[in-house]
Amino acid sequence: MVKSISKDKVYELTRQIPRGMISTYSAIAKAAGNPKAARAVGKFMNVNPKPIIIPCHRVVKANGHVGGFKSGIDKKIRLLESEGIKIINGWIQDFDKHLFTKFKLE
DNA sequence: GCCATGGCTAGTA
DNA sequence: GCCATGGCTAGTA
Repeated sequence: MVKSISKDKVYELTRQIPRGMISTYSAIAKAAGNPKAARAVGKFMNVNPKPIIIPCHRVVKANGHVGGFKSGIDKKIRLLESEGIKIINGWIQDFDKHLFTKFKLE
């Protein structure tokens, strides 16, 4: 039996990512208590109950690619660009510079 | 049995 | 671009 992660915690962590920054599915999985649960995090993003409050568009793949988005990748890219993130061919530019990892655990 | 991942490999320029 | 993995979830018994 492996430690499973809480959906609420995943949303709580995602909410901490500030405008102009991004984080990754695996970073959130790790902060939520299971570093290997990246795919589960993606699934939670897919059923995000509060798209405005919870900025799931700021969550991308660990290799710097944008990853998926419920209402279309283009929309995710536009949202990120409107927040100052540069994206070329689906790849986040200056990935390290925008990467947010300082999640607060309560 | 699915998948909004991740990481490794092959194959081109 | 492929496949192994982890964690859901729908749908049957």
